[in-house]
Amino acid sequence: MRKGLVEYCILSILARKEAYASSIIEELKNADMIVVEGTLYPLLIRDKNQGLLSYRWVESTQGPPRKYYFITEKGREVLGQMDAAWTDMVKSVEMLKNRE
Amino acid sequence: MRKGLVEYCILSILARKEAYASSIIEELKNADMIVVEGTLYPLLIRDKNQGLLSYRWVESTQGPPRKYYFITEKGREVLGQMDAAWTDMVKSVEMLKNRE
DNA sequence: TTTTAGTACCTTGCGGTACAAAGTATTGAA
DNA sequence: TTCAATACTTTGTACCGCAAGGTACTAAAA
Repeated sequence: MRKGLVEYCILSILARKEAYASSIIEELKNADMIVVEGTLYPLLIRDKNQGLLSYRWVESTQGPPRKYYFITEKGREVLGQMDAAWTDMVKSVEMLKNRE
Repeated sequence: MRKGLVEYCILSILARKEAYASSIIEELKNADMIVVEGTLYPLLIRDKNQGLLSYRWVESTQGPPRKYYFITEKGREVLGQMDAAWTDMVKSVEMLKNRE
């Protein structure tokens, strides 16, 4: 029951502030949404190739440098559509559940 | 953004009253949720094999007989779990969206 | 200086869901 | 008996998310 949901959540997170993979996973975990690296990395790369995200390297005080991803203008547009789709979907399900 | 969602909706519909495939598709369409035959039939069969659904043949006044599916006790249990999972998921997404 | 531990990024293969498209079967009307 | 409408079924495909394993960089310990 999660198809496309992760991408929506990623864009939502990055719409607020830039972040690197591990920190995104951490934030998702805080919302009780478990996502693993093997899911996240390909997704970030795909969204970057589609122009929804971009990134910059940032040195870390401990460990290797980090890829900080941030959302693009195009990414915000797509996120807006996803917001609408999400709202519609929730509405549809509630409609089905509450139909008498 | 729909994985497992259709199954949840089917069980919700059949929890209220028995129905056959075409009528289920119609009801989903009324809730702005498009599902095609190629999705629905295998799903009904799968759920029947898992004991969540059962069916009976009903003669139709126009056209071939229909398989009327209805939910089983086990199906209601699973539906209850899906309700909980759905609520949790909506809560998680709202939490991510509204953080700050 | 070499090894080890920790952090971060990436790739490959798999399973499952939903879709598209084509096929089979039954009924009743032309 | 042929055609249209209805209903059920099957096959192949695409894509998402997961599991598992691999590469690379840094710093501290041996």
